[in-house]
Parts: sequence; structure tokens; C-alpha cells
Amino acid sequence: MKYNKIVSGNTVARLPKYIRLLNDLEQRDVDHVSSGEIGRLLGLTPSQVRQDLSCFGSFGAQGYGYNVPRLKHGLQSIMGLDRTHNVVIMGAGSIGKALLCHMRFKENNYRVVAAFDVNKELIGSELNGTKVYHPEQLKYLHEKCPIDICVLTVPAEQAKHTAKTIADLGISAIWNLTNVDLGLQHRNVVVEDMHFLDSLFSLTFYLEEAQDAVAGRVI
Amino acid sequence: MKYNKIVSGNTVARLPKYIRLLNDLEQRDVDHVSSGEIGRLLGLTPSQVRQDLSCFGSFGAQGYGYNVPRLKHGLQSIMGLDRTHNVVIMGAGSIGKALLCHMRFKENNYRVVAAFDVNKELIGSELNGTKVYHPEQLKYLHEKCPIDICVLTVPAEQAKHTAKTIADLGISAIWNLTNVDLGLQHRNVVVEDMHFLDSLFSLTFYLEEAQDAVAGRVI
DNA sequence: TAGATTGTTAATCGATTAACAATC
DNA sequence: TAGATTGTTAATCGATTAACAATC
Repeated sequence: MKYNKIVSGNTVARLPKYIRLLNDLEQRDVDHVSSGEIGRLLGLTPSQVRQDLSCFGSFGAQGYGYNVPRLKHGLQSIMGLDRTHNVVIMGAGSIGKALLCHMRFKENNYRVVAAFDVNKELIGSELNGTKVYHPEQLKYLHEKCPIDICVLTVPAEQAKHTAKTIADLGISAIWNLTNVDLGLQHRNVVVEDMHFLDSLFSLTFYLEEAQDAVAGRVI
Repeated sequence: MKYNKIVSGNTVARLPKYIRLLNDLEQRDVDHVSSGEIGRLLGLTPSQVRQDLSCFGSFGAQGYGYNVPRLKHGLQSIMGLDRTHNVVIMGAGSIGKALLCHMRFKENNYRVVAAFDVNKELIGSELNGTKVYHPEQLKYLHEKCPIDICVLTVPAEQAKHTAKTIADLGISAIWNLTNVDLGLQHRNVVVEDMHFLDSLFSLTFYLEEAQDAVAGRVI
């Protein structure tokens, strides 16, 4: 994929929101949309929308806007969502299980190849059609069927160690849901953190701030 | 809480990371730490750390740095984490259950008052010590015991409707884990989104980008 | 005291917003 | 054609980084 500009992290974080909106519009049979309308629906300025999209090429047409399916497919291709990615779940505790049952992996072109857990009662069983293995099997699985993304849902104490194992095997992406900073030294592994507690703490901060404002205290 | 400066969203997003680090340091009996050391451990510049902290007052001492417990308690107080917040879980599906079992709510001063679900088999049961009610009970519970934070883990189709109900009841914070943009009009409700798919999509983008770079393609 | 490190002011860098020629 | 809207360049705004006096 060839880009026109350097893509900022903020832009990348907005791409899924564009895709989400475009899916909505497509389902409602809207065939085209302007940057102004996209902005209105997502709380962005028209300029921002056009700047974001122009990082990846020219999707629109003057006087008309953007063709919804075309832009959607364009963005999906840019994000790699049109290719199938092999995924494994490390840790079949309740968060792992919840993801297995409720994340629309298949619909979004992710193939959940296996789950891994040290719990002997789980090993050999199936969770929503995905078989659970002992973690030491990961190496063999990866050799047989290369893993693109490891979803890390092990207990916090095992997070760093498991992450290192994954990175050492040469798996290139970790989706980290452990609320632990992995602190990996590997250059060639991409990590995306989803820290539940961090998010809840931020919410709490804003809640307190809003209540202070109502109480008339100085902010 | 009185602040020196306007606190940017980026700064707020970093506060939980400081707290996480300070907890670590406290457990290892480190009694003081410099902005340089904090920066090294979190991948920030010393300046950035000092700028962030100076939004909330003067926690440090020249030539010494920051006292770990003092800074930790200071930040916790600023974020409101030293006060107890009443929480309910809307939607006791597998994500709701996973949160009930694995989020350290209690240890972090959140009191999970109740869970709500339309599933008749769940109503009346207990999940990890939390009783499940029919959603229409929320109103009465909130009158009896004011809810600070609603955790939204209902299916996507019900997300917007449930959010509106919550906001109409006057509950001031929603932690949204539904992968849906709620689009609330209420000014006085604080929403924090945790979009699983958005996060996975961002990871996928970076993975593709990294692979393109390895393949020597132009970026 | 001398070295270390803060809090804050100034400089730089990057992201957002505005403006506008091109054109559907 | 006239109105609408793009893609891009320039202007503005905000966040990060650097510098430094104050001082533990």
C-alpha cells in the first residue's frame, strides 16, 4: 500500500470510525456522502475528514463527495481488513471466552485458529467452535499455520512472560488486554493495548471533573 | 479539585499509566522517583512528565524528585479514585460476566451494586456476588442508591436505546463497551468508549504497515 | 557546597482548521 | 451553467520538547 503522507496515530485511530459509519450508510443504501456529512456524524470538521482520507489517495469527486461502497472498500483494503488474519487467543479465562463468543471475528475476516490455556480442564475442550490447547503447543501451531495476531488475555502476572514467548516465536502482532504494560524490547512486534482499568479511570476523572464543575468549584 | 492549567485529553489518558507505574514502584519499596526515571519507564520525555504533573500542582522537590506514595495518592485523589463509586453492569452477557469476574472493581474503590439483563434465566441469580435484575428495576435502584457509572455491555442493537434510558434517569457516566457510537445528545453525561473492534482494526493496520515496510514497499 | 532535579517559560513541532483553485 | 465539494496549500492552534532559574 502506497501512501501520500505520513499517517499520524490520530488518523489511524479514526479509520475504524469511518469504516463503522460507512457500514451504517451502506446498510441504509446511501450511495454517496460528503466530508461535511461524515464530519457531522462523527463530530469532526470537514477539513479533518478530507485530510485523513487524502493520506491514502483520492477517493472522492468534486461536487459529489465520496461513493460509500468505494470508500468503504478502499479504507478496508488500506487497513488490511480485506485479507484474512489468523488469530489465537492466549488465555481462555472469562475475558478470552467472552471474546471468543462475542467478537465478530469471522465477519471481519479474522480466523480464530486456536485458544491456549494452562487449565487442564479446558485443554481439549471447544469454546464456541475453537479448540483449547496447552500453551506449549503454540510453537507447533505457528509453524504449521502462521499466526498473525495473538490476543493476550492471560492473568496479569503471566502477561510479560507470555508476551516475550509470543515475540520470540516471531509472531508479529499482540493485542494486549491484560492491563499490564508489556515492555517488549522486540522491534518487529506490533502491540496494541486495551487497558480496561485505564479507560475506567479516565471516565472517573471526567466524571469527577463534571461534578466539580456543577458544584461551582474552580477548575 | 483546583487545577493550574487546562488538562488535555492526552494528559488524562496518561494519568492511569502514572498510577500503574507508581503502584509498581511502591510495591518494590521505591520511595522516590525523578521525572527522568518515570519517563524512561513509560516512554515519555522528562519534560512531558513534569508538564503533565504540573497541571495538578507541585508534587516534587528539586534535587530529589517525587515521593512515590505522595504522588500516587495525589494522582488518585485528582482522578477521584480515592472515593467509592457505585457501578452497575447493563447486560450480563459474556462480556458483562467477564468484567464482573475479572475487573478488580473492589480493589479500585468501585462498588458493583447490581447487574441488569433481560434474560429471564439470569434474573434473580448472582454472578460473582452481584445480583441480576430486570432493566426496568434500574430506576428504583438509582433512586434508592444513586448510581455513578453504568457499564454498558448490552448487545449492539440495544446500545443506543439503553444509553438513552440511562441518561434520562440522570446517571452521569457511561462506560461504553458495545462497539457502537451512542450519539447521546445529553450534555451532562460523560461517555468513555472502549471499542474492541476499533482497537483490533488499528492493530491490523499497523501490522500490515510493518509487513509492507519489511517487504520493501513504499510507505 | 555541588549535583540533581523541579516547575515554568520559551521554542519547536505536529495536528487541526481555514481557504481556495480545480472540477464534477 | 451554477452549485457543491473535492484535494491541497497556508494559517492557526495546541501539544511536546528544550532551556533555565530556583532550590533541595
